[in-house]
Amino acid sequence: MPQTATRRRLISLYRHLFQFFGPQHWWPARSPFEVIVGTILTQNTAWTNVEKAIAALRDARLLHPAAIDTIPQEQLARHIRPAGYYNMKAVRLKHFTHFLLTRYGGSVRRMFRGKQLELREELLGISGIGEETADSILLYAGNQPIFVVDAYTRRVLERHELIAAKMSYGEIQRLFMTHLPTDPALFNEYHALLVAVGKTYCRSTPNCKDCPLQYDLPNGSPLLPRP
DNA sequence: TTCCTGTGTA
DNA sequence: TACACCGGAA
Repeated sequence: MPQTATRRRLISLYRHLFQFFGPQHWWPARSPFEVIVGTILTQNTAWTNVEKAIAALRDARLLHPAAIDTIPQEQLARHIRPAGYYNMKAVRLKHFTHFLLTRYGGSVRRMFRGKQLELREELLGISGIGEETADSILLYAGNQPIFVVDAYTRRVLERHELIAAKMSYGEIQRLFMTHLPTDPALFNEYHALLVAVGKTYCRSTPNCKDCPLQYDLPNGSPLLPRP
């Protein structure tokens, strides 16, 4: 692990976020399978809406692979309606569930038994699971040490000039993973904290006033209300 | 780049 | 009324 200025800044950001927000307790769910359902439902969707959809699935006793595999797509879509993109997401849930049943006999535990990189490739092969969702599944359902990059991560790091706008998902992920210790609990908390600061402060229109990361801004001054 | 879509908030 | 929301496919 290189002892660079980048590393010190990444750790400094983490410390300030944790001091300010405290532990985020991600991922809120009752089972690893429910985590995976959540990762698909929350694609480009506010978590409050996902909670409603998951509650609906629980009430309908659909929070296990066999049930989602069996129920007609249109009915599944109706249950997850509050999460938005419900037709697409019903198909995606069925794609993952079918994969889990045929490849691992419906067992999430068995799915996580193999090598991380091989499972990641398998997940990316499922239509509806991209890099962020695959890594969220590995980290938050499987407790595997892989860093999740999302829109908030990009925005915060870009505004703090730790990454360039054009950097790919993998490049940003490597930035974290080469400079931080390989620790799933750290990766878990760090990503959750980036989401927390992104929601309240590092919004589309920046709200640097009272942001816990103000000290680290380029030129040491708040960003103008224009991104 | 555009489409997919309901919901909460400014 | 507008806008963003713990993205991915084509």
